[in-house]
Amino acid sequence: MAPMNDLPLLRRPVTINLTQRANASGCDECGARHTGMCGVLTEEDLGFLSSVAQRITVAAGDVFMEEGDKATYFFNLNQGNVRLFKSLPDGRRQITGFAGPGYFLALAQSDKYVFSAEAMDSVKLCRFNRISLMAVFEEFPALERKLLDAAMHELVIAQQHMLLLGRKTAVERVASFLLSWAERLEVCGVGVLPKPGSVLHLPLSRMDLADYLGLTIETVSRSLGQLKREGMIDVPSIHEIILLKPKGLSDIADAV
Amino acid sequence: MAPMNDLPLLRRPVTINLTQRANASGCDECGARHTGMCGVLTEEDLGFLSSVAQRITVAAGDVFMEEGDKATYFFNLNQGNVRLFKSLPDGRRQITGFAGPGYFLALAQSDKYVFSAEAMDSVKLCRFNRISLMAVFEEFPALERKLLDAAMHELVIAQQHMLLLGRKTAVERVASFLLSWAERLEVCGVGVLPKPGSVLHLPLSRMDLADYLGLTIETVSRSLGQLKREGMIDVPSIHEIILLKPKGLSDIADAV
DNA sequence: GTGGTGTTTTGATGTGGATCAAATTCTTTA
DNA sequence: TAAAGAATTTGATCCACATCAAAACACCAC
Repeated sequence: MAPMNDLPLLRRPVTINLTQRANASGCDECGARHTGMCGVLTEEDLGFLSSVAQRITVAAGDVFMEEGDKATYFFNLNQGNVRLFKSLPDGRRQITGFAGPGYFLALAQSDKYVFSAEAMDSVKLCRFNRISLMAVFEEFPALERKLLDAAMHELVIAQQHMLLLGRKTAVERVASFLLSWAERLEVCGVGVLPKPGSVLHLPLSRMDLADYLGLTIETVSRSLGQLKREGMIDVPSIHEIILLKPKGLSDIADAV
Repeated sequence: MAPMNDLPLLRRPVTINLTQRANASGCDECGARHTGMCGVLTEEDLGFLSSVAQRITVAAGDVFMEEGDKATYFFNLNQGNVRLFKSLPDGRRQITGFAGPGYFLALAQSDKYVFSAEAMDSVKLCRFNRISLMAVFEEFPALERKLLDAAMHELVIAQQHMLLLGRKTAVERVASFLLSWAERLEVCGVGVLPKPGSVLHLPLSRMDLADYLGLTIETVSRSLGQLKREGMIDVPSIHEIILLKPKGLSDIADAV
């Protein structure tokens, strides 16, 4: 390892007191202990992170982070699901993604939040003061590395979604979504087709779906209807979809 | 600073020989010496990076990085401009962004490129073997930090673009684009309106514009025409646009 | 169960932007 | 400087998806 003074001094001075080790109380029973940020920390190191965290519960429907507001806090999701979105003044909304346990929120380096976050169900999260958290990052490069990985993964997803929004038809969008949702639920591996007959649990409303896919609820409904008529899927209940022909869906999604 | 053995061992072993210091020959006259990755390195440290770089020139129109190909190389742009895009088998194309000097290419952690890159003019770049570069990153955390900043900034742009592609009308898209291009050219600060009368140099074809905005060339042309008729812009030549009413454009772009 | 409310589906119609086509303007080459 | 070719604009028509409207269904509370 090269001596430290060989390194350019981008890293800012550490401001937290390293002797104040809190134990990671509350982390043991946390659903996100072994995912995301926390997953890369040892039991001991987690104490630091835990010591600057406030554990918060947010009710379904609450917008706990609003685009344009001062970015005082960062968040790490422990339980529940969240929609991330941007809006136009006249109410048009684009959901840019969904986030679940282990997801770290507010990767933006601006001093304002650049998107909003709304709880889809009852959400438990750790809230961090931005400044304190920055200091923790200085101390644990593993966190920063993890953040980089996460950001790069987000970018890949975002690029896929730009292709979808800019160039795909309604049915192609819905087919693409179903397959990506299967991946998210780990019904299948990344880039691997789910088995025929796989059941998908969809806790989203048609409105969410529409705002994510850049469509209206009517078009989403009709597209699902078309895929059903074509024998690609079955829709036993509103929040459940069975993928009858994943290969067919994939061909539609990728316009093969 | 906490002792090193307090740190979790995410960082992989360093494989480059640190005594092999090449001087950063060729970097002095490089247009990107003080931007992007290179900007965060000292003259001395740059030698490392330089020693694992191959300097390449790519002709206009060359696709030097293709979606789906094995991600053998990473690239850092020194001169010229590049379009980044994803395509569907039937030829539909979505440009996900444009990149200029200082831009680091291939932030993806997959073993395959997830998008393509095509030179818009004569492009000079540094090509890095992926493995070697990873090793350099281990050694210089400043690079990783810079990469994180870049990735987060990209994400913000990507989210804005998703809103544009999913929810904005044709004229709103074009207006949004003109303002974002003004920022890119540093005609104005980030989030600041350009002065009325600011001249924009647009080295893009209408096709590029269309594929970036999720429209057809005809609609781009008509939208520019509409903005012209409304007195928002003037178009003295195909590749030049004068922003007559930046505030008006901004109101259109953000649907105010 | 029943009634009420909100969500989803289905149907009828409208429209923004796509497509097709031709005219115009830029660019290149000789 | 003219002619050929490419890119852009403009015009006419079409269609995928939006919008408007009503019916069907799901989810409550009581």
